[in-house]
Amino acid sequence: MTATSAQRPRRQRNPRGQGERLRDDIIEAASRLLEDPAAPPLSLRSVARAVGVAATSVYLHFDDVDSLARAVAARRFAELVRSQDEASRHLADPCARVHAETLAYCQFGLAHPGHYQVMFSNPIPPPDAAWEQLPGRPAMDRLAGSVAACLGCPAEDAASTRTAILIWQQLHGAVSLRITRPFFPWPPLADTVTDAVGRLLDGARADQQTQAL
Amino acid sequence: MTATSAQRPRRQRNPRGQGERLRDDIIEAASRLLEDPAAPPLSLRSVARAVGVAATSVYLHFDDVDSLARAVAARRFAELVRSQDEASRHLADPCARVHAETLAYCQFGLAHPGHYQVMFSNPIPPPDAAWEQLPGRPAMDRLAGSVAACLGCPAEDAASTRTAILIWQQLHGAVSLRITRPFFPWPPLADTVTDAVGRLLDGARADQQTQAL
DNA sequence: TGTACATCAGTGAACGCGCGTTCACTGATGTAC
DNA sequence: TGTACATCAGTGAACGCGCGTTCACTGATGTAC
Repeated sequence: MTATSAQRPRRQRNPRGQGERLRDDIIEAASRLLEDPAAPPLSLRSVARAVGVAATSVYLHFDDVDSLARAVAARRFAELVRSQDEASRHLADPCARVHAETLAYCQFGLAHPGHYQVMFSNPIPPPDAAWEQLPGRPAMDRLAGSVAACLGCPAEDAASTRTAILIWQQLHGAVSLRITRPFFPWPPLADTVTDAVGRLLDGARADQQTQAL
Repeated sequence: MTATSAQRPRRQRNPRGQGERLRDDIIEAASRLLEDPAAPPLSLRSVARAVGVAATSVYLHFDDVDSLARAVAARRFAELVRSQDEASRHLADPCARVHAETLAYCQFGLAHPGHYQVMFSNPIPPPDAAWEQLPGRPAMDRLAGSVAACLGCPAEDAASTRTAILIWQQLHGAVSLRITRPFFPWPPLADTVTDAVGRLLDGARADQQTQAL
């Protein structure tokens, strides 16, 4: 036996031209570290350790820990949209789609509470970013489109966008309160979502009838 | 002139029997440091510096930084309840009271975004705490009572409690999304709150009618 | 076919900093006798 | 009225730790000539 020189699992160097694979590994390692909502704040060194790489190697792909967190958030937002697609793919009725997608949203958030917090935590948007370029925008647009279809409005309709915002607020509140108040006697998730979304859609329909008179 | 020995603003020692006043000063200093939602995480040393006291003195009143944060949250929850009281004190109609109180909730949250985040951040509940002893419980009970009055239900009514939960989720989502997504083109706050709360209450009324048949 | 050079994909030691935590100490003010 | 002692409300130096960041370096693989 030689001396115990193999202290930590050492990653082996990528072949030439494959340097970008480390970037991927770093994002996935950071993602794993952020899974636990009570985890200590992400650090460059902790993620480097998790990847099995020198601390300085993280700099080859990320300026700082915030831009890494942003990359994690972007990836998880894409996953959220995919899981919403999957939940409603087989449904034809546009309002049934809204219900399926909103439930999928909440289930995703509660299945990945740490990631959900990163997706909606504060320093994520760089100070000069407009909303348009933020991760999460596609998810919001998607919700707005589904709501418009359910209400029979054009996609950019102001009233249906407003309802989509109310629904988004509802979903976000439901998810983040359940994450941070796990001891509260919450009613079953699916019931609450169906009920709340139903009431918010009904309100929009009532407004439509009033307008039509 | 003597040497510049007065480096930092030095607090003067409390008189005998008044030691608890330091506890108060620490909470208020921590509160000030937490006002900014983008502030770095609270540390014992930073709060000691802000008070003008040795780092070790914080230990005289708090076990660690989390229990200090919990004390800040408790104080701000009390303030939130007071501001809701004030908003509805002059109103007789129970549903007008719900609208005034929910708006006051959101205005409080947006006026104190850093504190709002502390009030609803994760490590606040000690692991063994039941919901009953948590700060924020009185605020929720208060909302449930107002909603019950508006719907003409007894205070512990299941349907009105459920509606109160939906409203709480809505308010929390509205506040925390506006804090973390300041660039989104949000509609005016008061409109949104009135609209959303109105729709959620209408849904409860519709359920009541269905039940009554 | 050789060989000098460039590039890629990282490494490893070192730095200064702020942090939580420990420990023994201080100095003013009460209180018992 | 004195004085020894206890208590209160803190202080200050020291520690070891993990962190972000810098800097020069390494060693394998490709490429020009």
